[in-house]
Amino acid sequence: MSRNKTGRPARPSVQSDEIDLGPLSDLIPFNLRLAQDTALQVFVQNSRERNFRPGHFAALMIIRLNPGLTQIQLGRGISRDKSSVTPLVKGLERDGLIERRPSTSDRRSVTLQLTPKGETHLDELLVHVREHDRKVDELVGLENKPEFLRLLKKIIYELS
Amino acid sequence: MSRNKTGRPARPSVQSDEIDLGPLSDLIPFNLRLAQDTALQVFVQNSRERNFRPGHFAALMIIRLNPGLTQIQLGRGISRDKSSVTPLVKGLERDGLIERRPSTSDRRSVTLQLTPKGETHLDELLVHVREHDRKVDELVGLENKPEFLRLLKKIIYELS
DNA sequence: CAAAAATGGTTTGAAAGCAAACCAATTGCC
DNA sequence: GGCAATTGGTTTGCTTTCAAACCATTTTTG
Repeated sequence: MSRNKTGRPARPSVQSDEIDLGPLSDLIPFNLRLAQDTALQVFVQNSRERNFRPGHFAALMIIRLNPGLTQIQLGRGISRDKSSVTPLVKGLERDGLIERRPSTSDRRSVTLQLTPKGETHLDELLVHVREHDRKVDELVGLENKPEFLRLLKKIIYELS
Repeated sequence: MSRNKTGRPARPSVQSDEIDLGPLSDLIPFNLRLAQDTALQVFVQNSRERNFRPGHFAALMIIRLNPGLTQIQLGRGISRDKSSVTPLVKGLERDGLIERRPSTSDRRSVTLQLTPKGETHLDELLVHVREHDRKVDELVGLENKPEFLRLLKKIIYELS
């Protein structure tokens, strides 16, 4: 039966498959994690056959938009630590999607740009991403999206 | 300078610290990831001194609410694979926070319950979690929270 | 009822991440 | 100009996670 070591009302032990989430189900951080998990999961699932790697899209996109940027700047763009950027860009370079050239103005740093192969790969990725994105957008609803984004961004930029 | 949000004709290479995110900044999945990252990061940061581990809270909470549940059920509750549950519960057991007993009705499975130490630890955690949660709630705003949660849950339960 | 399928749990291997330590180059400051 | 502090990048070590393979037990089914 229900161990009641602290003076708490008795609770039946679980034999059905019903799991009580209690207050968790109304906590924003908890639901944020689940939603992010789900979205990523679905994306990865659909990516499987086309062998896209999930982390690649944002990176390639930002490199396209900001050619010649450094790894540090890329890290800021995708919100990843510089030590995570190193293996990421090495992978992209190995796959022939980006080029890394030593900066002429600062010998410590490296500049990044897409190769032609990277450009076409990103274009393919974009088709796929837009498809996935459309699904999420539909679920949220066009009329709710701006407010939803506003609140996400509020968390991103103002929580600290 | 080159905050060129719509139809950018020329894209100068980056030398300032301005990084153009282009369409990324309005993609729900991208912002979902950032928001989840931020929230987790802030929580972990504040947890540091009190040596709470981020994954512990939800697990302990669910075990309290569903004493005697199995690892599979716990996994469903926190939305983690069973192979992630194994090291998690071993850690909790090692720390003396939960007890694992072989199920009497099914010799394959294990039942989980909090120890008295686990109960008090969870109570302490709860204080901390509620504090963090209040911050997020304030940011989102009481009037927006139900709708925000509704959309998160829609993504969680209906995206597939 | 026996064989096949499904289920609970562990192990192993791989992928992402962060943090901290480190090196080389650059910038700031007296 | 020279020394200290900062910055860009890499490496290493740790944590969290999933997937797949596997074992033992339980359930299903022919």
